[in-house]
Amino acid sequence: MSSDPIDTPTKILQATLKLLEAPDAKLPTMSDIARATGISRQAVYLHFPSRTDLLVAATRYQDRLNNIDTGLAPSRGARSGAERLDAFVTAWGNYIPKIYGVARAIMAVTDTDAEAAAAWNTRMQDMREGCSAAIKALAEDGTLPPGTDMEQATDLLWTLLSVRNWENLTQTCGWSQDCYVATIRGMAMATLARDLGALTDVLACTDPPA
Amino acid sequence: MSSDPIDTPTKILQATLKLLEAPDAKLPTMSDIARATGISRQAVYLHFPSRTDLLVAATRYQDRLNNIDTGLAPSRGARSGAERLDAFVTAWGNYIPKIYGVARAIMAVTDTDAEAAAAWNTRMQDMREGCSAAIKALAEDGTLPPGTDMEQATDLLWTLLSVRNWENLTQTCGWSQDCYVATIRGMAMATLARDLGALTDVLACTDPPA
DNA sequence: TAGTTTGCTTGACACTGTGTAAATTGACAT
DNA sequence: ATGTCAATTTACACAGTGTCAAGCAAACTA
Repeated sequence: MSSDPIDTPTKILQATLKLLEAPDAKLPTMSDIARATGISRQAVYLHFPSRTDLLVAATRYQDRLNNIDTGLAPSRGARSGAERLDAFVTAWGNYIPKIYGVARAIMAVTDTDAEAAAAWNTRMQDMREGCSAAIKALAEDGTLPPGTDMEQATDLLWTLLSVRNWENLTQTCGWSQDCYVATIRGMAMATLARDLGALTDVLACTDPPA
Repeated sequence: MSSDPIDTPTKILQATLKLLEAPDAKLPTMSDIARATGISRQAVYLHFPSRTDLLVAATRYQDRLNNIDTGLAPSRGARSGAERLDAFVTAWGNYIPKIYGVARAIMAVTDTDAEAAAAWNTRMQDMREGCSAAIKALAEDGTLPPGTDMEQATDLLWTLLSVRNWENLTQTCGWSQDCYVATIRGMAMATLARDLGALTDVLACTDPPA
């Protein structure tokens, strides 16, 4: 019951997130957002100079709401490299669904809007830091196969963990979140740590089909 | 030196492909395409009722030009399941660069255009057939781990081979085509056939950086 | 040779969506 | 009451898609 009145920019961001996170979300127009906020379309431009700026601001706002760092704490506290990789994959994999609505919108305009592409890349670069740290931890353990290029290993983990792959498996193929996490984790462990044991029970999920 | 004059629809398709395959390709407008073809914008509409239809037709035209099936022949002729998987991954992985320009355009409009999304999905479904066949071959060999859900295994291979993953690794991360194919093949073999040997030399590519 | 069809052009227009500019309101301080 | 300033609204400019109508020229057809 916060009695302090919410300022207009925040109201706009909240409305935007609500629209983006709707289950059947189409890409909202500025008019949609204005209507949802309860103000005129042009008033939106008073606070956000362009649609892209608004979408980018929405992602930042959402990150603040979700406090991504708390989920990553177990990853940073992990003892072994394998443990760290495992924790990171799980944390990120479970974070994706929270940002998917907004991510989808940003990715959609990425093809036509360089500024949006830059914003999204920055965001993914942050995630890449986590990949890099996990790879480094594996290397320090000696778990990483000799001769492995750490840059390439990071690239691969980063690609495996892409939102697109999550989208493909859970949204298009209908996998459960647990099944997704288990499989990606298994693949990462098998490929990066040469640990076939991590693949036990992978690809044998028995989720009730949605 | 084909002396027979090319009909206008074909000329339009050729111009469209040329625009889409340009290295710095933006998404072309109908005006762009008309100008590149050397006809009026409205004339384009005489042959293709909408932009989406044109893009879809362009993909089909391109498939005809590239004759995708010839590349897949070794896959169908493979003896063992592993051999088949290997051949399929290689064939598809090397086909992607040929279609990437058009694929990018279609994927870009997919978020806003349901018809384009449907067309793209159909195309990817065709590719999925190949994945399914490879998985089946593995299963018949007994190479697939017991208890593996073949549907899920197909989903995974299909996701691994997505254009988005190719894009990420080769375009964003700058991997060479060979490096990409080797790595994806290794991951597929390791995950689906529990064959760690396939990962030898993977993640240790020494391409000269472009 | 005249008539018809076919393919293209030109030009206008409706519609959607983004973004800009000018006019208006309303609260608040003086 | 009046000036000021921010928030807001009305109106407009622009790009792009798609539609429609009229005209034109070359190629068939009678």
